Amino acid sequence: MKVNVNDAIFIDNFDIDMRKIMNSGQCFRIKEYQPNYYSIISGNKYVEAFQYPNETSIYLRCDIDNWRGYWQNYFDCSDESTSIEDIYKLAVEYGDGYIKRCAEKSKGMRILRQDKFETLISFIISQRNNIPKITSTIRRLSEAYSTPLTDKITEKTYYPFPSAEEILKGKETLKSVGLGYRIEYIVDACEQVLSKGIDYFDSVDKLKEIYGVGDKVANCYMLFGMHDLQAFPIDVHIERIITREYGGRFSLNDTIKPYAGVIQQYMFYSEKNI
DNA sequence: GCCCAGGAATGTA
DNA sequence: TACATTCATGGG
Repeated sequence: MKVNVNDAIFIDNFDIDMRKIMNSGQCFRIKEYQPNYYSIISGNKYVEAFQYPNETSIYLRCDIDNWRGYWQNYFDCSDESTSIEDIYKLAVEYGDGYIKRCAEKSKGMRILRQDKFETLISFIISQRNNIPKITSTIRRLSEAYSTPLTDKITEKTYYPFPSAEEILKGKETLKSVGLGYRIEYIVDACEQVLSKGIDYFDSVDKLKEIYGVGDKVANCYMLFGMHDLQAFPIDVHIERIITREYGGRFSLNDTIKPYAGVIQQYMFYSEKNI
């Protein structure tokens, strides 16, 4: 189960591949800072992980309280719902040939339960953008607008994702972050989150009340922020797959339809990683 | 200089 | 509903 190894927790009863998750496009603040060593910033939290190649287990440098209080949920390792291990088997068994291949290539992928506000802003930034630039823009935004913290275990200083208040407080200088035309989208998102509360935004329709949030960003939020596994974000890559593999018409059978979002991640990861 | 990037808003018919 | 245009920025 979970064993303390010095200052790390050993997590070995879940199927998890840090490198695939890092390269899955669902998150933008996981970094492999040296081979097999990963730093992870999520919201205002920081943790480091180690994973031997070709292992399904990881070492996570945090205490049991931080595991139970945050990272267990972040990695979706609480067993209160259908597990990704079960969904993986369903995809391989009940998916068509293409989905089966995507799933097998993506074994170890998990749908993270990410900080909601960070997810919202990150995917607003993602529109008509590329992943390296999304990553650097989020880093610049964090460095300019949040107060740095120091992780107790690793003693590393990091910049949390800024709050809506922090962003609005300095909105005049947002131009220097390189957000481009998305500045007004982000300002509106911050203002609406402050006035309505982040938990107001629990559906695609409510999310689309935010200026600059459409179907794709809303579905990313539902999948990666709300962990709504039936959300199915359609971007240019998924669109290309639907055209190429399915002749323009795509649907899932009733067995795996509730987990369309997981299938989407399998497809997206496979498409972008050979 | 040109082209593209995990889209969305706006205008037109 | 369907389609075209435009939007700011940085990297190749």
